[in-house]
Amino acid sequence: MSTPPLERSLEQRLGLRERKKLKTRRSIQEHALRLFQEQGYDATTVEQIAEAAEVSPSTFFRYFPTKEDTVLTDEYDALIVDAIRAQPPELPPMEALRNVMREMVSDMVAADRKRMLDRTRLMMSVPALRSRQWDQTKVTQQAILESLADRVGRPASDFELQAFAAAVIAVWETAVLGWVEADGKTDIVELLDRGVDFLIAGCPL
Amino acid sequence: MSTPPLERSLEQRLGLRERKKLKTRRSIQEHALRLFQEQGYDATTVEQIAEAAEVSPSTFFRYFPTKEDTVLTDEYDALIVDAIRAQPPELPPMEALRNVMREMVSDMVAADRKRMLDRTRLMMSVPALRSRQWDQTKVTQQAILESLADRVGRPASDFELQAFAAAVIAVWETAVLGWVEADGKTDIVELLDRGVDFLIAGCPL
DNA sequence: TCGTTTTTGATAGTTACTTTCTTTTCATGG
DNA sequence: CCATGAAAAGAAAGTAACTATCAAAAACGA
Repeated sequence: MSTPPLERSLEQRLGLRERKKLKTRRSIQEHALRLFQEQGYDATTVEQIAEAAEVSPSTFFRYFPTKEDTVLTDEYDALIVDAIRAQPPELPPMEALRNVMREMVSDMVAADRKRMLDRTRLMMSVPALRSRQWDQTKVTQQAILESLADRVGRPASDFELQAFAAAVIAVWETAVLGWVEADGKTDIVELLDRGVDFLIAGCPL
Repeated sequence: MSTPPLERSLEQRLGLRERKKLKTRRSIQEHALRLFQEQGYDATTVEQIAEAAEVSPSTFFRYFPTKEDTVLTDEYDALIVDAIRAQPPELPPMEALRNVMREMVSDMVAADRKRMLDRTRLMMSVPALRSRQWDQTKVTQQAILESLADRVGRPASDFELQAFAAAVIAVWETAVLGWVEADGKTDIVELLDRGVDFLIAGCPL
């Protein structure tokens, strides 16, 4: 009799089909980002990306609905929601959010520092990407708003709650922007902290 | 001898060419907005707009670089900068901004209430427009940042100053959104005031 | 290995924009 | 009032991002 292995790597258990899909997706994305760096976003056509990744243009659009989506990401929203839920309930909302943002940003920078810098710079310099990134940030803001509504027991339609979420996102954006403009040499966690403190203090200038 | 008129209307003194250009521009924009309302933004082609306005597609693109630009506007930034300059210097920055936002929003709503509601709704419901609108808002934020830097004598690179501008814009957006979602039935100036008060109070929840 | 399902590729649109060139329309000095 | 130069409009052809459809190929399950 054969003993099934207790644990197999995620990739293995996925089956050939799924593994190939992941590989194709990664390949397209990597080639896209490389080409964008080398020759610029606008100068790079989807056809070139497809050719570099050795797939047909049709396949490219199966994996990424638009060229922009090879650069953008929305994988963090779910993590943020979880992280907010995981904060001790007695913590005031602003402190809970401070912790969450610290966690997220530390993890992201630790995992992917250079890649994140490059990507953010690209997103900020290409108008089409920048615009869509702002829109994506609003999705994050909405996720935070809803988590917070749960937490404090107010409806998501509450104006002050909405202003809170908007202000926190504003500080987050400002910190990330500052970090990128300093080429990643500033401490982004410290910037975040200063931003939160600034809000708590009533935005004194 | 003939006495030249002391004052002529702006349109008249402009000359036939300029007058026609203004008229063409307005016509294109009006037909575009009407068609968007009637059949939706995506379902309306530039060709249709051009035909409705009785110009060639080439001419359409001479007046509006993109289809999106028929909906978007950037005419307010300069007004905001002026309004900030016009505020008494002894006023704290947040109060100066409060006044400016009040003025702007009252004027805009007074002049164009229904049109503004319709346009904002359109911008928020069409992803491509929404994204570009956020980007435009960032331009406004930058204008505010620079005016404020002047006013308080700090560099525009100052992090707290940036956070201030971002937070004020966040409140502005939140108020406008709330106003539109309530179909213009809420008092937008009151929303703005509540937002500013909320910031001053340190975002208490 | 065979039938089924999933993934891929090829092809032919559509539409937003660009470029270039020609034609029309306005302005102006004589 | 007209001839001449300049500005605006139109016409035509091209590019590139998508979309829809359908046939071929690869993986899966038995």
